[in-house]
Amino acid sequence: MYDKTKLNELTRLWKLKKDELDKRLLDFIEVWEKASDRHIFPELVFCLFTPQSKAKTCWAAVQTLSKQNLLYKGKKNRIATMIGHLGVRFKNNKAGYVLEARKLLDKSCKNAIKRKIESFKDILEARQWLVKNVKGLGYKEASHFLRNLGLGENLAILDRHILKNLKALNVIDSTPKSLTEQLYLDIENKMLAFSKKSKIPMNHLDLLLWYKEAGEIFK
DNA sequence: CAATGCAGGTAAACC
DNA sequence: TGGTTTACCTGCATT
Repeated sequence: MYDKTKLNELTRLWKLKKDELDKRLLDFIEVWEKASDRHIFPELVFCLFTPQSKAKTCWAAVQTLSKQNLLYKGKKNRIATMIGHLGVRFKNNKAGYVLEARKLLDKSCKNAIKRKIESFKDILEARQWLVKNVKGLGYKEASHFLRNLGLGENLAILDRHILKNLKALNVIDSTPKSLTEQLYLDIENKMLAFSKKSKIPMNHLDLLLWYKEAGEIFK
């Protein structure tokens, strides 16, 4: 089954960091509680930016766009140039995703994105909808987005670091080169089982494993 | 100094 | 049809 030594190690680290993780997760929940689409949209754009780019760079880019009033109004080329200059990779594709994502903001309906997310019977269906309807969001980033809204209790954010750690813990047999939808869901279920067994909640697990890799807790 | 690794992947093309 | 490969793209740290 699971690697016992590594599990003990992880549990020890968790107990050490538990309060800090809870604090961070409260920040996420606060976003959702207070959320209007004005708060949610920047989080969405952040998740559109992060693939293969540095999280901090991406958040700085979102804030810059916001300050310069480009988040909702900027033209594609302007956004691409800006985020590229700030160090976000695949600037042209990602600028395109921002323009596409704006269409989710329905001006005739207040908080259209929030309402949409709330309209599903569970979070998995909400994620499914995001993956199918938001260009640039796959399972990984859709989960990341929902977690950053405080809705990630039952979601796995399967990036290379998490996968590497799941392999080391023997939660999965091998680290896949790429994730199909089915494989993502399979591994997510294995991680859920591990979370239950280890008694470390899913949202804590993600932050904890990430902390282990990066040495700090960001988003 | 050149080469390599790394950054919280995804869409689209390919066979 | 579905699994696999490739384009997207670049600055900065490390070897």
